[in-house]
Amino acid sequence: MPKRKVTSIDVAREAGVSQSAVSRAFTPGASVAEQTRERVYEAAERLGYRPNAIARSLITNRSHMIGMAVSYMDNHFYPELVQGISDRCQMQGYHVLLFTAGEGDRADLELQRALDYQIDGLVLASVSLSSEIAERCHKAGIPVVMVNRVSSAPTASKVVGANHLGGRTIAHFLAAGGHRRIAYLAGIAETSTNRDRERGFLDGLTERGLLLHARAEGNYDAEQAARAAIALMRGESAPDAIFCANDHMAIAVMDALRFELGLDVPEDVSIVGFDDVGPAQWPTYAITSFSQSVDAMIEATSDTLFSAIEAAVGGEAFEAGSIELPGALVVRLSCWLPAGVEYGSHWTIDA
Amino acid sequence: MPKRKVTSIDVAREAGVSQSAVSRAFTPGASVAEQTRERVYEAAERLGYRPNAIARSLITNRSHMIGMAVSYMDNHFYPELVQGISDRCQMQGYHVLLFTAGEGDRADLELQRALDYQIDGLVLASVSLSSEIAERCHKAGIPVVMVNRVSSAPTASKVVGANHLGGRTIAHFLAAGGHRRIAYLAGIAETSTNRDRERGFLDGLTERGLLLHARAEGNYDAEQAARAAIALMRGESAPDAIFCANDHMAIAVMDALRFELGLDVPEDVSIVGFDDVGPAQWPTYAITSFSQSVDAMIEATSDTLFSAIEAAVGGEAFEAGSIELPGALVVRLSCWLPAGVEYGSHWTIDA
DNA sequence: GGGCGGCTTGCATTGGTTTGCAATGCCGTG
DNA sequence: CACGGCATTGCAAACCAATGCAAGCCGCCC
Repeated sequence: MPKRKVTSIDVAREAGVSQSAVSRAFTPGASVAEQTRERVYEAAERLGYRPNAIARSLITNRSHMIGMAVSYMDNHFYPELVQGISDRCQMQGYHVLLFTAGEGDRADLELQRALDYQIDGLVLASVSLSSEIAERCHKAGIPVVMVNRVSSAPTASKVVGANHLGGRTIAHFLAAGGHRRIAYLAGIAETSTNRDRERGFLDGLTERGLLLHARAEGNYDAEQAARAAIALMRGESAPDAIFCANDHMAIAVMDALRFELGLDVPEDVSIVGFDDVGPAQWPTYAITSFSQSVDAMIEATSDTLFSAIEAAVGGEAFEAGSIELPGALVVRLSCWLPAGVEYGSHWTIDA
Repeated sequence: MPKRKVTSIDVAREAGVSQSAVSRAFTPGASVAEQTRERVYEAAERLGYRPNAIARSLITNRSHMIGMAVSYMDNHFYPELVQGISDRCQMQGYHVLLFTAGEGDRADLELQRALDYQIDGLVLASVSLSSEIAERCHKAGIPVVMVNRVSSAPTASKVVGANHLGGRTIAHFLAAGGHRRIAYLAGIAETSTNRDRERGFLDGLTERGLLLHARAEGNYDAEQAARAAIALMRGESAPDAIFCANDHMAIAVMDALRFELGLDVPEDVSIVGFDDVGPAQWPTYAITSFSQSVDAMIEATSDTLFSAIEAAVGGEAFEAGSIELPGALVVRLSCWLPAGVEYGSHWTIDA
């Protein structure tokens, strides 16, 4: 049952050529006569031969594997990202080796494992990078791209949405809509996404002469967000708008307010989210959300990654760049609209 | 910048031992004196050495990578599955190499690539397997587990939900609830999931002395499902219940009926789904759905896979088993309830 | 004191491929 | 006819770690 593997040597024998000829026949751009290549292909077909990618990697020093670490798949944003990156990789002949790392020590351990596999590049989707690992990657010449959530590792490239602008835009939008008691439902405190969105939001409020009315912590978790929002609305002075640091929480919040407190959105309170994920667009929710195009992120991430790999292969040092993608506030029905603004339109501060 | 990689030989030199000693120090269970192991570890630490998984795979014939092919991440069922399988794999020291294959030729091509990587096992999540690939895997001694959607490949193991029973249960449940004009919204016709659910459904209706009132095709696609449902409801004799072949479609249908036709669910029409994915449980939808536990599926799949790999390593032929996981109809508010049945309870035919 | 067994260790080979170098054959040109 | 140039091919040395085998060491017992 456990059949011996067919190797290039077997094919060489079958085709009556040398092993190197077989290798060359399977290497695009190598010097082989068309005729021999065909003979080799036929022999390979007969024997069921396929080149062994592992052996190939060993000698070429390129595994054609991209490590991708992702923390939580619950938030629909990540599956989209994973699929997109994987598709892009496959088009380029790369494949994604997946690391479902939580936070903290285990993540570090897993990332170390990723390096053991001689990956050609590493994508971190909202996974924070310990400086030790960053250093290791850099030393090993492995490009790292952090997407969405970033840390201060100087050797890693970064792709982020317009978090600060998004927060700021939302503040202006809510102010323009007539809200006066505006609350912020925070994500995980130490993440760059939360930090930037919150700062932008506060800056925006200040520009409009408003103060933050209340703040609660949702930690990017549906359950916690729901609890926190309920507490907010039951408090002394309920907010008239809640900006949730991402859609994942915004959805949970809307459900909780509607079904546990019997409130109407936006009549009783406006809800704004961030990310513009699929479910936020469903008519039931119709959440006004700052849209960061997942497609754009996928594209920027893979482009950065591939050009860094290109550079690394060429022996050059790659510049760890930083890309901030544009975004836009998509107006939907989850909040009071400023006069003249319509459902489905994009709203900007200058408008 | 492109630093030369540190190899076991470098470490050996640094620690004053032979290369084999280094290898053994990093191989659990190998014969090394505790003292040498420590010396090796220290030297490795100083040099930043980590064993090269690629080189290791080449000689051990085990890559510790599991290929996982998945078609569409839109349906929330799959991200959950991917994450679960990946977590399980990592616990066992395996890692998931991802293949985002669509249907058809490209999928075949990608699966071929998977084999090139010398994966130790292959998980197909709702990807149909061409008999040619199945044959190749079998010859190469690579265990294949098809999960959720299966095809008739005799050499592949299968893990499925109780699709027939689920369909049948739903038929009985709708009949018990007083529905008389019951429609079926089909998934992709040639899939095993659709086939079994539909057969079970028809069998159940027959047992209750009912005929299928209408049938439409949603192809497991949100947009198509919405269109089809609207057409159904606008038709001559609108159904009083629609069984959607999965929750992904059920959600799209509910949104379309509510927001495009202004209908109430369940007052105007009952909706039942299948899978019991996260969003189906959100109070806005509260879809009555036949629950197949993703966790159970993850567990069954990884257990099957790992024992097959175990067997393959031991040189034994592994039996391609077939597991059908139990499920239960979770009653929620998206349909008329039979007397005495409560929200949140599980309903079975014998009840 | 000799011999035997058990634990460590090093040597050398192995795994499947890529690739630099040299050899071959062929064609055209002077 | 000789020779340069080119395309094709084979040889053999990598790549890095695992492992069978034999050698070395030590301790113990008779």
